Amino acid sequence: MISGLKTGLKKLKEAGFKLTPQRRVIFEVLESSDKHMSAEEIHKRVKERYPRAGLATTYRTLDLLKELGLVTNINLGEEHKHYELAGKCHYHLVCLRCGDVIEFGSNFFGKIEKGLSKDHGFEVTDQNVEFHGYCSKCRQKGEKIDDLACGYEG
Amino acid sequence: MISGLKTGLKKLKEAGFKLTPQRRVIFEVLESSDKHMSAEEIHKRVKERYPRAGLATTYRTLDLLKELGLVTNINLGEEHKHYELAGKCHYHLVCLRCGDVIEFGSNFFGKIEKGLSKDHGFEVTDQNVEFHGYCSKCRQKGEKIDDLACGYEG
DNA sequence: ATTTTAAATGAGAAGAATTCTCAATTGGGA
DNA sequence: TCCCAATTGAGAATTCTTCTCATTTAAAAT
Repeated sequence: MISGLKTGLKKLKEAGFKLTPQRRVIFEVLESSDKHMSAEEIHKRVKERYPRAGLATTYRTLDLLKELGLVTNINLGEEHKHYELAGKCHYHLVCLRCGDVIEFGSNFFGKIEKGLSKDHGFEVTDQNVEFHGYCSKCRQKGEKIDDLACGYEG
Repeated sequence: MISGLKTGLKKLKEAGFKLTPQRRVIFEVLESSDKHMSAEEIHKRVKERYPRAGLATTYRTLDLLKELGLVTNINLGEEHKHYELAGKCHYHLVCLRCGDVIEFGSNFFGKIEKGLSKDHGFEVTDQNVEFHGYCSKCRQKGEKIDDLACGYEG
């Protein structure tokens, strides 16, 4: 994980931003959940801890945290933007039929990341990997699983 | 690429949907562009070829094509949903500061895909891989590029 | 070719999500 | 403690997406 509470807030401050209670709480909410949440969901939880928090602040803070690389947002399936702490390195299987999202871990990507740094001068802070397709429940019998989209050989 | 015009429309038809001019045109528009577009951009181009097309139809068709696995949507950076033909196997570097998206190719993923089929019974039709971080222009001097988020070894 | 019928469409209203505005508040340096 | 730019809350405004429903149409049946 890229940042615990202390590390994250420290980074905020180092970048010249104020440490407001709202920002603390939003960060805490993100930390306390192990799954991605919509802005609305995050705001709901923020208000439980800090009732006078405004929705706009949640949006503003999420944007700010995203720009600082502390938070990442993904957009799986039909739903709206979801946010989570950056650096969690989740990989998602998104079913196009039922919308189910299966998470899985992988350690294939470190090598690629380092290559990116070299080839493009790009500093990776987070990654979002989605495989779209059909889950076992939704797959129709007779569909060949070998019939994959990309011709890559790996 | 998963589907040329013929293949794609054939799949639509096989699934029991009608082959309307609108759907043809939307498919053509997606085919004729090599980059992902917002629904609004797609609709604009559709109307150039078929002026009385309605926006709702564009949305409906994009959803339909997505469910059929013919179109994929991604959400890079701040902007709204973008669509493109599925199976293009693009990989994106998204700069959190300037929003630039650098595309790159890779052939590391075929192996993973096949593993997914085996382990999860998941049939992959398309993939979206994003690495978030800072591009070479936006990286500040002194930032260590080795300080990557994930501890994976590859 | 004509008929038939459910699917698809266009137009604009409706609904959601996100951003903006601005007066009031506040964190944190001086 | 004082000060001031940064931040906030509230709700308006904007933008994106979906819905409604009367009309049109693809394509199967005749």
